[in-house]
Amino acid sequence: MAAVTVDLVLLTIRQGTLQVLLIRRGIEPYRGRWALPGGFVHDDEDLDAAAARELREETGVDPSTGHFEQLATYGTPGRDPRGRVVTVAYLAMLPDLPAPVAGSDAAGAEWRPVAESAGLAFDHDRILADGVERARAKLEYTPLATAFCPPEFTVADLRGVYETVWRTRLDARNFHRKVTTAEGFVEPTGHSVTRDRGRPAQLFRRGPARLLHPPLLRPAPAPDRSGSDR
Amino acid sequence: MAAVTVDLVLLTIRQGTLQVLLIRRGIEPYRGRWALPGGFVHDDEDLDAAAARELREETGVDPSTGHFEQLATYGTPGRDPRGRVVTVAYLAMLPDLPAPVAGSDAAGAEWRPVAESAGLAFDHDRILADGVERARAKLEYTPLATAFCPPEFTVADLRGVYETVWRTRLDARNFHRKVTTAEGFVEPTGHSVTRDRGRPAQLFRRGPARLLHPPLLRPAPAPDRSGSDR
DNA sequence: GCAAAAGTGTTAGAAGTACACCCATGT
DNA sequence: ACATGGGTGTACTTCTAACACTTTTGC
Repeated sequence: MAAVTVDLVLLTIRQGTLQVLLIRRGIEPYRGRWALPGGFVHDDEDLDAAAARELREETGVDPSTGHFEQLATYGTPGRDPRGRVVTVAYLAMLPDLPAPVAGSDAAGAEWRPVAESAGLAFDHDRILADGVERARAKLEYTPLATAFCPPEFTVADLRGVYETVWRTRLDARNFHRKVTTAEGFVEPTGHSVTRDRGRPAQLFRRGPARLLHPPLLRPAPAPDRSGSDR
Repeated sequence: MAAVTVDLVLLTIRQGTLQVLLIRRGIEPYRGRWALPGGFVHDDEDLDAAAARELREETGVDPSTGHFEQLATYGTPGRDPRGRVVTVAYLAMLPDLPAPVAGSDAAGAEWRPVAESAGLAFDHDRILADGVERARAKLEYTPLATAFCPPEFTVADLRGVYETVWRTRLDARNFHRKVTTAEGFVEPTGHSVTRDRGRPAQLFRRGPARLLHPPLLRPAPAPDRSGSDR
């Protein structure tokens, strides 16, 4: 027997950086440290439902707003000093929420840059790293980058998602062609916006495709020998 | 609180078909039905360790023989009529074991074709389907097809893995080129074998690469109104 | 006008596809 | 000799990478 919890890796892009929602712990263990939001799975509750409930409680958003999927499960004995706790981690990719974290019981919840998030409670560093790596990989062969965007977005917005998550620069012109010609990736809304300076950009919404064929490969990592799959 | 178990999706290729190791249940619930092997996680045991232990118990093989990874976790209330059971499923891709399932307490264990495995106990149909889909996807962008092969294998053996798992035909000549030129996928051993008729084939072993860059994409699924493109 | 961002055209090279053809073996 | 599977060569197409160039805005 073990306690079962769900932990959430909620990713978004704010101010040009990849950010994760963290909670500052008010109680022991790890009091005062940052941790991923999460909580116990109720007695008669499905795992997905528990994760979706936590998401609503922490951010006030519905899981359908962005993308939401099970990430992995962590149950090493001793990962929680209070006893045997198995946690099922979920990954969400969300747009930058216009409303502040609303109606949440997460008084201490805050979006924090992933790059500055080392030192989390429990084994949350590892869970966060796994979540970020999953998100990076999924941008390659799915159109999920749109999950980080509001309902209407420009090609430049979408490119910004790739550049931020992958920490790369992409050629704006080739990217534009790739995205607009890949069937089902994005659909023009007919509207356009001017941002700052420059020619107005067309607005797009998500298309129906769930896979990118062919994928949009990130630059090959340095000659690879140590795997990072799971 | 919930009981935590591990369930195994052990895949291999025998007689030209994708097969999965199943157990015939001797007790209620689902008595007499086929099920995935699995068991309880011990009190002071890591999830991965529990899965590896089950693998050894069921097949006598070490996890390092093939490929072994966490698949997903299933915890819908009512999935086990005896009470709340959360199961962490693992996926293994194994070579056709030359020795019969040895030293196992799995008297009723049997390799069965995946295609004829509908009607499993609990939610194991779904877990099996998820495992097969994961294996299919991983063949695209990792060199894990070699996990289905013995330590030394021919290019034709490897092609057989892809054809069996994907249920496609691949062009033998282009496949040969792709595999032998992809860096780190396979390494020649210097040996060769004659199988049946025809010119002897070179033998290869696994290379060090963990990822295929660029991937080996399976033929795009048929034009499917609801999903992918192309 | 000038800077800046959006978007199109063009070209060279890399990779995928199709298939002709030669190689080495068992029968 | 000939069937069979192993392996190479080659033309053709598609995708990617690099970058010149035009369009449309704010200042």
